[in-house]
Amino acid sequence: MGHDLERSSTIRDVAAVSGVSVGTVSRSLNAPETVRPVTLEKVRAAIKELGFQPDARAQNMRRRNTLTIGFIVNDILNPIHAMVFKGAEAELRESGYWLHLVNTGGKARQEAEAIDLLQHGRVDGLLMTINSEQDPRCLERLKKLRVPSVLLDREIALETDAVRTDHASGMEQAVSYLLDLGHRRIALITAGTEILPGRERIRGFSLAFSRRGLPVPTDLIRSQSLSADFGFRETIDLLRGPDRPTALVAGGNQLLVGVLRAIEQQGVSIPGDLSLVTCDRTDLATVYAGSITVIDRDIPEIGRTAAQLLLERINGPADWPARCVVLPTRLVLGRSCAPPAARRAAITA
Amino acid sequence: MGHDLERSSTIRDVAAVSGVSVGTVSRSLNAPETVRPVTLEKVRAAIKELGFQPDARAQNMRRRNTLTIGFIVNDILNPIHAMVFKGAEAELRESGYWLHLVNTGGKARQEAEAIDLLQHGRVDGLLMTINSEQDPRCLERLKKLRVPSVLLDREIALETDAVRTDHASGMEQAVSYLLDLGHRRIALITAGTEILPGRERIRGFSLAFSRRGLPVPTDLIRSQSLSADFGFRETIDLLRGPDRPTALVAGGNQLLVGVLRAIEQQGVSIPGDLSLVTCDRTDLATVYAGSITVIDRDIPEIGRTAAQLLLERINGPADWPARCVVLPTRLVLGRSCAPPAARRAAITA
DNA sequence: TGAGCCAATGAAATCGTTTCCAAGTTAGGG
DNA sequence: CCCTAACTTGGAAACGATTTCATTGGCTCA
Repeated sequence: MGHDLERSSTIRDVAAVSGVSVGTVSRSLNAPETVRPVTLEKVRAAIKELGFQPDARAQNMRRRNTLTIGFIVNDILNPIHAMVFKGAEAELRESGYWLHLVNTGGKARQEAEAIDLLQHGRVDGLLMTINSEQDPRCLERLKKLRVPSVLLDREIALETDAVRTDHASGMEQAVSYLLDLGHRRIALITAGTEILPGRERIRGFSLAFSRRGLPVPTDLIRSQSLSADFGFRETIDLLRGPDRPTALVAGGNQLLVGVLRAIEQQGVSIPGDLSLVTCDRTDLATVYAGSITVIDRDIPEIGRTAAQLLLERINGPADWPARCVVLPTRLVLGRSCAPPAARRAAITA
Repeated sequence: MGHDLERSSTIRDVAAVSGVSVGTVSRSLNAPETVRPVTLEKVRAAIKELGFQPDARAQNMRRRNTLTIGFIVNDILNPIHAMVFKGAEAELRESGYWLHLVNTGGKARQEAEAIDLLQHGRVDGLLMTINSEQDPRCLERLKKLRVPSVLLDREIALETDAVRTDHASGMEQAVSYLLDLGHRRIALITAGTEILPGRERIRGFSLAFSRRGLPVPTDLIRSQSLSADFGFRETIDLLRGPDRPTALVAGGNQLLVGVLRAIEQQGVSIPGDLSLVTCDRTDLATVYAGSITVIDRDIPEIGRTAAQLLLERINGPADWPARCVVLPTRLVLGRSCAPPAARRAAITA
C-alpha cells in the first residue's frame, strides 16, 4: 500500500556496505572529483545496491537551506497567477529549486501567517503578490523578513525587489485607440486604488483623455475590486444607466468574466452595441467574439524575471540596493471594437 | 534589504535567557500542560523577547516528517487542476500541512523525476495526476514509493488509493439528451485511451447509442489528446468533412478552447448550426453563448476527498487496503443545444 | 635515502530540534 | 513525620547529512 515502513538506508549504511567512511560517501556524492576512482566505484555500487538517496531533511538541516521558494498568491485559479507560477517554476527548477505554493484567498491574515510560517526554515526565498499593500500586519512581517523576497505587481512602503507591469501605458494606448474610433463615453472597471494595478490603470485611462484636452468621464470609472461579481454588477449598472457608454474596458481578467456574463444577459452585441477591451490574453479573451482586443503583456516573463531577481539576491551580496523591473504592456487588436453607433450612422448618412 | 544575516535565535538562546534547559523550552512549545505555569511564563517571555520561532528544518529532521504534501500535476494553468489544488489545500491546511506544487508538463520523465526527488524527505505524501499511466519509469517509482499517495482521475496497474470521476455516466446522460433532441450525427473529441477519462468518456458515449440499439458513429470519435490544439484541428476536420455532425461533445475543458476557436473561425452558430456540450464548468463554458451545456462535477471536492484519503493513510495503520472513491457527474443544461436543423425544418413544414 | 608535499581518507563535530531517562521536587496519605 | 507517587526539570542522545581537521600513504625531488 505504498509506503514501506522499513527504515530506508542512510549514508551510514552505504558506508558500511562499501567499506568506507561516511565522509567519503558524502564526498562521492557532492565532490566526486576528490575521491579516488576505485573508491568512487565501490561507493556507487553500494548506493545502487541499497537504492540510497540522501534525506532532504538532513541536508536542509546541515546546509541551512531548503532549495525551496515560497510562492504566495491570492488565487491560483486566476490564470495570470498560474502563468506567473509556471514562468517562475521553469526558471527556478533549472537552479534546483522547488516551489511551495500558498493560496491566501487575498486575506491579510492568511498572508501574514504564510509569511510568518514559511520564513523560518521552510523556504529560502519568497515570491508574492500581497494583496494588502497597506495591512500593518503584513508590513510588519515584510519589514523583518529573514529571507529574500520579490514582490509581484504590487508596491509597498518598503524597499523591496519587485517586478511590476506598466499598466498605465497599455491602458493609455487602449483608450487612445477607442478615442480614435470616435468613442467618448468610455467606461473602465478595475481594481480599487489600494493596489498598484488599480491606480496605474486609472492613471493611464485619465491620461489618454487629458492628453487630448478631453474631460475624463469620471462617472464611468468603477474602481473597487478585481472580482467577476464586481464586473458583473458594474456592467449591468453601466448598461442600464443614462447616457450609457459606447465602449468598456475590463481592467482585469477575472472582471472580464463578470462583464461578459452581464453582456450575455443583457443581449448586448460586441462590437455592434459596445466596444470592449480587456486586460491579459486569457482563453476567454482570445475565444469570445472571435477574440477581444486586449492590453497584453508577457506573463510568464513576470515569473521568470522575478525568479532571476530572487536567485541573484540569494546568491549575491546581501547589501545590494532594491531593484524594480517594470515590464511593458501593448495593445493587441481583436474584433471587439468598432466606431460607436452614432458615428457609424453619421458616416452612412 | 530583506534578509538579515545575523543568525536568528535558537531554542538554546531561549533556554539561556529564560534560565531553563532546552528540553523545557521544547516542552513549553509542544506540551505546555506538562510545564509549571511559572516556568512557562518565563519561557514565553524569553521567546517573545528574542522573536524566536522554531526552525522547521530541524523539526523536520528530528520528527522525521515535513508536514508537506507534494501535488504533482500536468499543468496548473488548467482551471480543473487549480480547483483541485484549492480543494486539497483547504483541507490539508486545517491539519497543518503545506503543499509543494510540481508542474510536469505531462512529460513522463518529469513525472518520474518529481516522484523520485520528492519522496526522500521533502514530502510526507503525494497527490498526483500522473499522465503516463503506462510509463514504465513512473510505474517503477510508484511501486516502490516510500510515502502514501493518492492518484487523481487516473488508473494504474498498482493498488493505490485513488479519487476518480464517473465520466462515463455523465457522458451517457449528455449523449442521451442529444439523441432525445433528435441528433444522430454526434461527435466526440476527447483524450486518448491511455488515460482513464478518455476510456470512460468513450465508453459512456457508446453506451448511450447502444442502449437504444443505435449504431455508434465511430467515425465521429476523435480520441487522442486533451489539448486545445487537438480540439481545434479535429473540429475543423469534422466541420469540413462529409455528412458533418449536428452535435459535438468537447470531452475536456482545454479541448473546448480549441473547439470554440474553430467554431468562431468557421462562423458556425451555436446552437443553430451545431449543438455543443462540454465537460466541466469553467468560466469559458459558463460565459460563451450565454452558457454551454456541461457535464459537471464538484471539482474542489476531488481535492478535498483526496486530501482526506491521504491524511487517513498517513495517520492510519499502514496495512489498510487501497481505497478508491468515485465522484459523480451530472448534466447541467445551458443554451448551447437545440434540435438538429433537419428536424426543425421537418417540424416547421 | 630521506624530507616534504599532495591527494585521499577516517573520525568527529556540527546543524537545531525532540525525546528519553534519571534526578530532583512537591504533595498527599498513613 | 516519613514514604511513596506524581510532577517537573535538566542532561544527553538521537535524527542523517556535511565539513573540518588530522592522519595516512604514496610520490617527487634533492
